[in-house]
Amino acid sequence: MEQPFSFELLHVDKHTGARRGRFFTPHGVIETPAYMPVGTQATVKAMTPRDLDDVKAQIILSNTYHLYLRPGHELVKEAGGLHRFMHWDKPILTDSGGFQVFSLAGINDIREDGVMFRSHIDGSRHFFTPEKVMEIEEALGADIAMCFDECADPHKDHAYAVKAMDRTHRWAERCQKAHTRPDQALFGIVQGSVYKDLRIESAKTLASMDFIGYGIGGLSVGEPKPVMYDMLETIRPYMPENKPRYLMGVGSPDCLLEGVMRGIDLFDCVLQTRSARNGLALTRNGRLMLRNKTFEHDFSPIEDGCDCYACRNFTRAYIRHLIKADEILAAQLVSMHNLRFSLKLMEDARTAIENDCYADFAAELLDRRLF
RNA sequence: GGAUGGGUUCCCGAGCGGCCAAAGGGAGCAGACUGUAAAUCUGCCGUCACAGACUUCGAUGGUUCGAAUCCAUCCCCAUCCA
Repeated sequence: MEQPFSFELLHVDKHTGARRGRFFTPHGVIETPAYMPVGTQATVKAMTPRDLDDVKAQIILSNTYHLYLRPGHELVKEAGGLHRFMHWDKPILTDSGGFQVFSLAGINDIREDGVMFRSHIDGSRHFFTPEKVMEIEEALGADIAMCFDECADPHKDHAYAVKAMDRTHRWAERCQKAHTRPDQALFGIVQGSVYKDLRIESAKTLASMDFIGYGIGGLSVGEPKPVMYDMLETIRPYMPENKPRYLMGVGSPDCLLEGVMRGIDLFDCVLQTRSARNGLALTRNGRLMLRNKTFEHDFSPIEDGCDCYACRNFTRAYIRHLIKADEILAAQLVSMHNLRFSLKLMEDARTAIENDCYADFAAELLDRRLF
């Protein structure tokens, strides 16, 4: 029987590290580099699956931590898995909850065996181990499952970063051992905080474990952007060529471009949808605070030339009105636009890579200070 | 005509002699947002030559060192009675 997962590296840009690839999953092909909209609670906020199709999303991300707490992974399993539950038949990736351990730190106790944490919903106590997380992710049934990792605070010292990284590696082994579904790819996660030696060690260690793909975690969590780019450069030579590389939690338009340049194949980011709900639109001429008075009489679309539903049919003045009137449609329309904007950016990046002109493509856009 | 309760900065609404340019909310204006505890959060919000000054609490006049706060008259509003 044919392998359910495979990654084809189609082309590498002649002048940068940008890679053009194709990742095959049981629910379809993902053309890379790709941006994944985030649907934490089994829904990309304000977007129906039909809308997601419309903006040409190839894959979405969902979250183990949230779905375990509510409605419970058993219920999702009973519904026939996450795809059926949320009516999305294209690929899904589930994050492991490792990031939540980090972002909810202070109320958590991290031990060798796993993490004790309290629910943000009702304060109840729960314990996540790599084995437990694998059980949950298999119940959810996404195409790609992430290992349970520890996303260390970049402000912590080298000694702590070592501890967190080593623990992440041991957890990765346990995840690998506990993971059984052949129709689900398990990705390891490179950690190592902001320390080059650790990033290299982590990349090497995980590469030797032969995962189907690799997440790069613990970045864009407070450290300056140049540091993040530096980390990406640092690990690039140590990452397996023929496996997808996923930069977790990134990014903003500029980070997407910079990441692709450094060989990243997959991204996810909440910025597009969260900002949309707060009235911030992304365009190739920079960010637009649609709530602002300047748009009161602006009857042009959010972005000229954009093929999204919002831009094809509505004006900035109208959307500003919806935002000010606190209407739900504002969140829907701007989310559609921001997602389409990011997805289109990746589409164009793929074409640029194929034509070996990614450097110019990215430079021209970065000059405009997109974000 | 009589009784009672009211008129506060764009709106609602606290304040009832100094600590009041005046609580709080709304509206308005601006900013933040990167593996989503976010349709959230933050700042500004009388004017100006702005560590100070000036104008403001229905109107006018008065009491007082000092009034949005007390008194008088007047003008409005609400409810009730005739």
